[in-house]
Amino acid sequence: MRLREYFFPTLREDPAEAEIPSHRLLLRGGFVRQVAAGVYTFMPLGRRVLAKVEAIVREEMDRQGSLEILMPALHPRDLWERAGRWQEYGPLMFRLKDRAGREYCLAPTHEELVTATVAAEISSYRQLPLILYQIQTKFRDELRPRFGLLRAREFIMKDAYSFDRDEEGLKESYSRMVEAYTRIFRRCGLEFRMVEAVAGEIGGDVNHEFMALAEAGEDIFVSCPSCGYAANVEAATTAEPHDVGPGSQRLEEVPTPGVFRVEEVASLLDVPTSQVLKCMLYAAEGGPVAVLVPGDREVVEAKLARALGPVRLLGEADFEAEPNLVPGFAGPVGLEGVRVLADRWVRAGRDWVTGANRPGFHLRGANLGRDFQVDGWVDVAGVKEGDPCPRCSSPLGLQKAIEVGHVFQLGTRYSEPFRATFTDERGEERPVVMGCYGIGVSRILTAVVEQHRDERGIVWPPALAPFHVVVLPLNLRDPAVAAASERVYAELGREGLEVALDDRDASAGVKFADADLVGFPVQVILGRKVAEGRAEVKIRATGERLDVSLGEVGWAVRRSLAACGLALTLGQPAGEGEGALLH
RNA sequence: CGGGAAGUGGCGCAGCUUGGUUAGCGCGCAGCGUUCGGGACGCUGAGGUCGGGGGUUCGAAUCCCCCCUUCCCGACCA
Repeated sequence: MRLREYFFPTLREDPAEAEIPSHRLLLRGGFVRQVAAGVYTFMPLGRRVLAKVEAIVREEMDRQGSLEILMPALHPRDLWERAGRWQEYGPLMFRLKDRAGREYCLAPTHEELVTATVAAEISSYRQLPLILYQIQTKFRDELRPRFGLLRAREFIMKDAYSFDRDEEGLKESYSRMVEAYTRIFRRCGLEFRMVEAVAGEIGGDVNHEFMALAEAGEDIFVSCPSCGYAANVEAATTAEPHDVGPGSQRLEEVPTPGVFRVEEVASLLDVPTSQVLKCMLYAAEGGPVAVLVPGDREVVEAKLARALGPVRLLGEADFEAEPNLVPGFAGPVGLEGVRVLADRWVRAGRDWVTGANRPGFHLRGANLGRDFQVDGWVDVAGVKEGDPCPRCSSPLGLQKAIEVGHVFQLGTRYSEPFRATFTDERGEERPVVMGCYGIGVSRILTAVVEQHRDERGIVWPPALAPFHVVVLPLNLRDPAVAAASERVYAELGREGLEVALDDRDASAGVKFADADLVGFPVQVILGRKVAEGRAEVKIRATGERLDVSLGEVGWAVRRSLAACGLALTLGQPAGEGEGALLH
């Protein structure tokens, strides 16, 4: 591609709206442009990178025997009513009506449609297993779109769905998808971890997230450096805390007017926040529940919901109806008519400071057994850095990450309502056992750029770079340089490389800056030394420069690409196209 | 949804407090010339409903009201 004829409007300055590095660089490099909050156009360069990711995804999905389909984004309401998700999905779903007033949504995911599709066609165990996937646009009216492609409202997703005869088959399909995902993210050059996760509204039991390590990430996972345990904070747990037994302080009431935040209470009474017993009041099935956690931990609602079913934090209206519940000053001592559940970490403390169930007062010296009882123990508190690993008790670490993939074992959550059944060997009708598997294809660009960049711009892994190599004739008025650049451009193209020729009438500085910003893995620099028959081949990632003769450029470029991880057939020139690339 | 910030040529910004000639600056863009190994220089030039609507005023980018959009923080942790 001759860049004079290409379209990649680079920006010299950072766009005002971009906050995180990947968003800034993708905008500056001319890869994407914003259309509205969380809505983006992929410009030619961005589209090329996206196509590379898609190609990798396809290859690896196909390798596992899954089959590509393409489903629509526009879904009728009744499809979503069948598994109850028209309601459940809530405001996250874009909804619209046609001219006749019929209701539709722009699909945020495709469990319903794919299950309905398969239900209509599957009738025998002989047709199973089956894994279908698509790469398609999803719509989610996010609470807060942000950070460019990271949390977009319209985005590209690869979603796959497996259909098996039984649990055992599901596990086999699941492990195939885990294998595919592992290969995909590796080929994309991502540093990532597979972690235990929570299923959310999709449902199902076993599920894992693929987390790309990144400071800009919105997720946090815990991991154990010694045994490999890893889990999203929403699913993570710890080894059983040490039970320190009851303390010896006398129970006394202390006035704390207007002070109810844990930090404020702790500093007023001069105790660590870990000695404040936080009492959160929730509405749950069967009435209000008080949840106790140490003041230096949060209640993780995802964990609470797993223990109790759907919960809702009590609001003002609830407190008006139940005058014995005092927001801000709630505590387990003398709390009547409420189920009291304590997190396991409450065993690790004593002589608690806690609410007195009386506005403006706290208790100090509260001890379990003597002063209050609990109706049950739960695991709902957030994990903290250094907590003991649930498997081996080593100190856990916390890391920020971008969720790039999520795999679920769904079971029959969708196949039952959609009557996706088959007849087994014994002639019995059974529901298919399903799994679903998602990859944020466009989000991968964000994750990759977050991990592969420097102060000058993007450093694409060669497998994703929009072009493998850029040829930079620094002075096109010099006939020798111009001629050499044409020869090198043609030669590299003949070798099957994706090559860009920067034949723009721009200064050397502009060409260097744009080449670094866009992130071509290799640059061929043709300057004064062309007169002596020499060129420079520079590796973007390392800055390493090879001084080579013009005849050696092809060899040096291939060597450089191989050095930064692109598998090529070295040696003999290949034909046109990408045949030379092995991946 | 709550809080904050911001919308002025393609991009980044100033001007607004204290209303008053043709609304500026840098970058980019076009033409010509000189340059040509890290975002070159000179000259000439084009390009703006000042987010939208309403109001105040002799006069509004500037003051008032309503709306829209974008970005950031938070979204109930007692």
